[in-house]
Amino acid sequence: MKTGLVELPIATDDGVFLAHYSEIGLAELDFPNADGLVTPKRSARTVNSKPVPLPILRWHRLTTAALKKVLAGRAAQKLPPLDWTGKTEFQQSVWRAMLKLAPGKTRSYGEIAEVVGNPRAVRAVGGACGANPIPVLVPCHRVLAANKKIGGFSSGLDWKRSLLAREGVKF
DNA sequence: GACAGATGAAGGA
DNA sequence: TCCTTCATCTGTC
Repeated sequence: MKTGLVELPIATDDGVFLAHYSEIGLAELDFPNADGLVTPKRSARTVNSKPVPLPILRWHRLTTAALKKVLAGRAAQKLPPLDWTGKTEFQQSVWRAMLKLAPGKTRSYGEIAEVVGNPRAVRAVGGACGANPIPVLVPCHRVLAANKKIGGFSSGLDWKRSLLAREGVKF
């Protein structure tokens, strides 16, 4: 049983991100748009009027630190628990595989498909990347198409290019 | 059950 | 090279 989400903003040099937490962990991360404002992908119930539970405050500190590290092109040392309830086993496998990618390291959709044990499910990997609710921390930007082509990115290719450039990736 | 998709590989110009 | 076509697999409606 999942209760409402708690939304907490994360101010960075790139704008204000919005983290959504459930009682399980970090459930979603929204990117700022070109104006530095958050553009939520879906509506979430805000309970900011209530006191934020202590565990969520701890997770938020971890999320903030991790996000700033990744935006600086470095590895997120410690992540809060991630809430992937309601997601399929296949999607979770794809995201776990992406979590193992170090900054500056990239894989193709085909290589990720191999890691999850289904080398021909390359298109499905693309679909799972697009369904990733926690971009940046789950580094779907490190997954490129074959031949180092940029591929796609749900939050905008500009973000993908920018994040990869910070990690020193050439494509 | 049909369709779409952030792919990849092969073949032709 | 570049473009087109097709095979493949999964998620969503």
